[in-house]
Amino acid sequence: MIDIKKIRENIEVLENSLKRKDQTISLSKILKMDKELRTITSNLNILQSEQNQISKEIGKMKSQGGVDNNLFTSLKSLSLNIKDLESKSKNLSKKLKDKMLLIPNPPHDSVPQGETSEDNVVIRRHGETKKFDFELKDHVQICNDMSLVDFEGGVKISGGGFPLMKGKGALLERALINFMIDYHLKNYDYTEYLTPFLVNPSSAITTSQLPKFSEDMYYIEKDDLYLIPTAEVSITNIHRDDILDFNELPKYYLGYSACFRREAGSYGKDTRGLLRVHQFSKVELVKFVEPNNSYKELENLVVQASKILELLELEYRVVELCSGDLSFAASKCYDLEVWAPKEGSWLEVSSCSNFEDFQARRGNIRFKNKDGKVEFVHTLNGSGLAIPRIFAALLETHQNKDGSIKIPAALQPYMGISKLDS
RNA sequence: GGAGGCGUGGCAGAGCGGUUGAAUGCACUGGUCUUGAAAACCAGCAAGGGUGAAAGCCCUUCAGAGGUUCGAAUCCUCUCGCCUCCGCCA
Repeated sequence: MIDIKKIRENIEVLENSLKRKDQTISLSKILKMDKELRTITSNLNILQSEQNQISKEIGKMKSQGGVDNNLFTSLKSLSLNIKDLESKSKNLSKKLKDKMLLIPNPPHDSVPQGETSEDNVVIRRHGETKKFDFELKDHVQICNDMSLVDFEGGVKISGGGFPLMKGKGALLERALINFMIDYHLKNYDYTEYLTPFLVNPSSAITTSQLPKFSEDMYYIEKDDLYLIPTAEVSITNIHRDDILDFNELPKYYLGYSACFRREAGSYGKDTRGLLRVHQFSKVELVKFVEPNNSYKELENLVVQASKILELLELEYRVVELCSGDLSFAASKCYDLEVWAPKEGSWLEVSSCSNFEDFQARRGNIRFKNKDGKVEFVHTLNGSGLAIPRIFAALLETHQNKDGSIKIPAALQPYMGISKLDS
């Protein structure tokens, strides 16, 4: 959520900034509602003050003897006025909040101007494009040939987009998860969590899946719970409504989860094999930091996440998202994309974002600074990383002429083997 | 799922329908004392909103949402959470 004070102070600057992300944004209605609400509130406060004062007097009078009963009849109308204004104020402030929840986070000034992913900027590229002297198989063929994934089985059990991992395939998935978690735990100061996969609406509001993107999530109506599309949701909400102390910051959290996405409306492209699925595994990195440090922390996050790709000996690039491609909640975001040689395309395997205080405001996540003042923290997160696309890129990149797959050295302790044979 | 109990400030724990944002203790911060520390003593110590240059002043908040009342932490209803007992179950 953006700060309503910023709208009051300089609506134009903010609006222009927001338009870099979404042309259709307008704040004038919000400003008007805010003004109206403040008028109501200040009138209400005057009446409440009057009522409080008289109530105190009555208390005194009662303890000293009698109270004139006529006083109560005249107070009745004051009381009714207050109730009327209270309900007006409540209604309006709810409407205002609902509107505020639909306003995205403005992009940081450093974010390149652009409208679509075409305008994103490649920041760096790691690894030489590998040359192959044989006909490559794509990851689907490899999975089928080696019985790593039973796609039809998944369809039978659940439907399309729910891959059934089998044998060495299941092992590889597990190995990747453990390798990633262990790497981040060993090399950085993360605390591991294993969170609930179902969350309540308040949690989904904090991280901005709600109210705007409810269609993207699986929803359990009976219990009013949502399946998480990423562990970001549950991990970020660990500190909802908390006031942390400045010396507790930064907090670095990490967690594996299954991620559930309805992917409504994204039929067609990318649907083959493991590239776009309804359920997948992911290790997520989340940071709670002091505002001054958040952009430095973002750069670190990108480095941390990309180290995994280097250890898996995969070619990748870092892409800075342009203003128009930035997600609703992010101020700035880098994507990591891994090269899949047979697919012939870059697969997004991580988004590393700084949300500044946007999520913190929605979830009321604050800290007490050195001067004892309460401020909102900045939150960041990045995938570290999404498993199925890594799985696919790994199979395609490390395939040998004889059909076997090399297991990168870093992963071998988790697999117990140095290559996959058919 | 059934029966009962309970939800108050960072924690513990009082609280009569009326001068209670809330006793008291602990923790925390500052001061006095001390060579230093501890102890002791003194003082301060919730968040949000409005207004103001600031000091301040006003309002809201005692799990959450409604209700009764001139007035609710206190009474009523519902929801959520925790605890105990019973049932079911990985």
